[in-house]
Amino acid sequence: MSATTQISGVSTPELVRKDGRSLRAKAKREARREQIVVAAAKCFASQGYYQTTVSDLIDAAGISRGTFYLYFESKEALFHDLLDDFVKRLCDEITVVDPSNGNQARMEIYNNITRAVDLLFDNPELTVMLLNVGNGMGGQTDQTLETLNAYLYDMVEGALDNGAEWGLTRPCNTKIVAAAIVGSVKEVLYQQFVVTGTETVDRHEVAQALFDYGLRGLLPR
Amino acid sequence: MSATTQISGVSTPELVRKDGRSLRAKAKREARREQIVVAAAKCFASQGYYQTTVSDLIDAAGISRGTFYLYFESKEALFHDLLDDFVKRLCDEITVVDPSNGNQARMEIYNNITRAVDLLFDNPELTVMLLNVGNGMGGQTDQTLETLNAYLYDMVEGALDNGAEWGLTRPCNTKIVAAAIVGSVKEVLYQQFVVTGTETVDRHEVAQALFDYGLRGLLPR
Amino acid sequence: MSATTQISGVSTPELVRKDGRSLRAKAKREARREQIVVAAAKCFASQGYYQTTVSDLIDAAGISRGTFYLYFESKEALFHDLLDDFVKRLCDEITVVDPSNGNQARMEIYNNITRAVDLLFDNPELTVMLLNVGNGMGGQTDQTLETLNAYLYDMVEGALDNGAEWGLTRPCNTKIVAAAIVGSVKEVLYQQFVVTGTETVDRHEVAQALFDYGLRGLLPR
Amino acid sequence: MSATTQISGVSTPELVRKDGRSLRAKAKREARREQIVVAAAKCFASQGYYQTTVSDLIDAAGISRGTFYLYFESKEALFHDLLDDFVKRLCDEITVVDPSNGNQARMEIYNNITRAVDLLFDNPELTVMLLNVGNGMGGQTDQTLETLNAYLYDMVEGALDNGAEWGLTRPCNTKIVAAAIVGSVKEVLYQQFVVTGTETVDRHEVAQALFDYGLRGLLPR
DNA sequence: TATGAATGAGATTTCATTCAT
DNA sequence: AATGAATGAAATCTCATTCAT
Repeated sequence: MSATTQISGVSTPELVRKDGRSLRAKAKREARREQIVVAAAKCFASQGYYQTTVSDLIDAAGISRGTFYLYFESKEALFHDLLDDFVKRLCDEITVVDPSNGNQARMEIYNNITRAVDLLFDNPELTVMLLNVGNGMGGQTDQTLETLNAYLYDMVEGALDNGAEWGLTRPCNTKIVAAAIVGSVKEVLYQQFVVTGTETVDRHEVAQALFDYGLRGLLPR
Repeated sequence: MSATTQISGVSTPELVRKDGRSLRAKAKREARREQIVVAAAKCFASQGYYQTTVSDLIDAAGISRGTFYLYFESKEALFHDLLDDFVKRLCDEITVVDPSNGNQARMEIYNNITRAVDLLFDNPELTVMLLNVGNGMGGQTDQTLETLNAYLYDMVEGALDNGAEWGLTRPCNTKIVAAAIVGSVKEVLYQQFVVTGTETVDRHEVAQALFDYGLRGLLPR
Repeated sequence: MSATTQISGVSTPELVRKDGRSLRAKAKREARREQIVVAAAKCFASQGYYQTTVSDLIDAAGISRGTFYLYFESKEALFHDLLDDFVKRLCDEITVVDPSNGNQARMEIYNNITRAVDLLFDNPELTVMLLNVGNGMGGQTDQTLETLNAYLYDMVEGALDNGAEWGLTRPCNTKIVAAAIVGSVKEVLYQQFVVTGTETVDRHEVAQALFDYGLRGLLPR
Repeated sequence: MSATTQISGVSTPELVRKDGRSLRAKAKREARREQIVVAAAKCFASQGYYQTTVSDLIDAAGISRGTFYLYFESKEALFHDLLDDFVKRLCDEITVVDPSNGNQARMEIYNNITRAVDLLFDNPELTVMLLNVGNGMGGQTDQTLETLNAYLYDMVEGALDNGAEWGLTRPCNTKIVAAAIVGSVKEVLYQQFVVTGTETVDRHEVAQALFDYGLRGLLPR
């Protein structure tokens, strides 16, 4: 079995075998975890956290009760893992915008929106989960959401402040307008994913509309 | 009990007594109901639907378990009642805008926003409840929210269509922009009520900022 | 209803009624609790703590699962309550012995043994429970047992010290002999209750034998 | 088993090799078993039977789950093996006392106590296990304990009967006094091992104190 | 022989709802 | 109308044992 991996004459078959084994085991374990995680995202997205029981999760993943607890400490821990990971990935897509050059800044904002929208459209279940989590989940989940919110608001408020300073945007109540911007994005995505159903509208159109509305408002010309 | 204290002889004493009784009983019943409803709103707002137990509700209302079920069919029914009533009142504050006159239309939109914001600021617990309800509550609650959403979107989409037709607003993807508008409002209010805490910002400032951002976007001048 | 209890003209019917009700309710609640406690003692005595499930307890008490948790926080809490109460009653039966008068001291020791043996014979299930609890139950139970042990050893060691000082007993390694005395009592009772079965031997004979063996050992005359 | 394969004195090298292998294998297997058994004794002694999980056992022994069941049929079987073996060794140390010569009898009793105390002090974990097993373990374990108890009581009761007959001890209720003696020993050891911690008191002092108390009781002179 | 992932029966606990008083 | 004890279905979690590799 491990003979094929042996190249030099002097070898430590056991170690090689062990390594091979543990590598394969690790991959298998990761695959199993992914299987659970994917099934769980579907459940949480369609039924919400509280209405999803561990029975639902194990049925969806096709595993036994015991196996579930082999991979996750609790239903809540799984939920948090799912959310935390996704929030991190989302934050990674959104970068600080340099306001010194107006056109470039606009482009960077547009790219931020596009990248975020892409990630969300690529992970509809996680997106729905994220949009549906309310406050009061308790524990670490509240903190994760707080992290995301803080990150988003920091970004947007920073951009607004800089934009006003450089004359790219009009001065405004930064807090409120930041909320308005974040809210636009959330609700538009929510409509797309939860109400209308995934991918009925082109994602580029969504990104463009958000960009336009935020920048130009509703006024003609 | 105190019926024996009624002395005057207009109408047969029994009927009067009964009427008086049932009237007072009705008022008492209504007061009791209100007592429960007010306490429940606080609970639901602070803990969410699922984490609020019937024990929480009766403790907060200062009534017994049995009494609770004398006034409401179930925990869910109470929640739905609360929400349904509030949604109806909210819808009542938002009226169709006549687009034939630009300035008047703008004023009517502003008034719509102001009246809605007033109602929400006057009922912070209900507002939080409303903003926190996710989908998948099942039963009539989903329908109530659907009703509210449909109403809001009808209003906003109608206004956008009309506005574009009369040249008051630029043409745009109505569905998406409607969602953006609704989302702005929701998130701004959410920040006010859930995150920041009630009434740290003047409600007029909120209404004005929403109005400005929606209409003029972020562009200078 | 409460009219029959009204004697004087000025009365507070509601309060009287409430008092009567709550008194009856309290009694009923206490009866229920006792019902559970008695059944539980039987279960724990015959099967031990770990092999007794909550299902066993509610079957034995003839109550529903929910009712059980209405009266006790957990299986462990019930066990602890049972033990703690019994240990307190047992400690109450054993009093300090005055060594100044030899004959009186002997009588007091005998009375201590008799009272303790009486309590134990009157509560065979609790006695078996007590004799069977091992260490490592965790939490408060360990502490309760520690309390009992400390109390017993204090009593016995004190008596030994005083006895030696007043010439009533021979000097000895107090710690070890105290353990020997406590152990005699425990094992004799264990044989009576667990192995032989309750009440095959007269309780007075047990008390007398313990007294004699402890005092005179095995030597003739 | 291997007897059937051995035919002539001079044997085929392969068979010899096989023998060597199986011998080494047997030794290895025995070593493995010992490794598990030693670790298990520590676990059971410190946490008790029910609170020791198979996970604890394999962690302590440094083996895998599967391997555990290669050596023992079940957790209970391991526990029983451990106890049964120890009980047999303990019984072997305690021999019948010849009462015909008073001084010699006393010496033999003292030697019995000393040998038993030695074995127990040399195996503190097993001693603690033994002292902590309650009844109701079910299956063979109850029987093992019953065997030990029967053996001990037979010995002690026999000695008491003989002692009384030959005038070495006073007549007494044999059953009860036997229990008192056994209990003294148990509790003194329990205090040494479980409460105080191993070996704080010299084992000879323990043996001597037990001997003295049993024989002479507490009376002075 | 050795491994450790997988299993599932069963234990504990919760909580919305009912019902006798 | 009001009460709150009682209910039991259903949820979460544990852990001894099996089995494919």
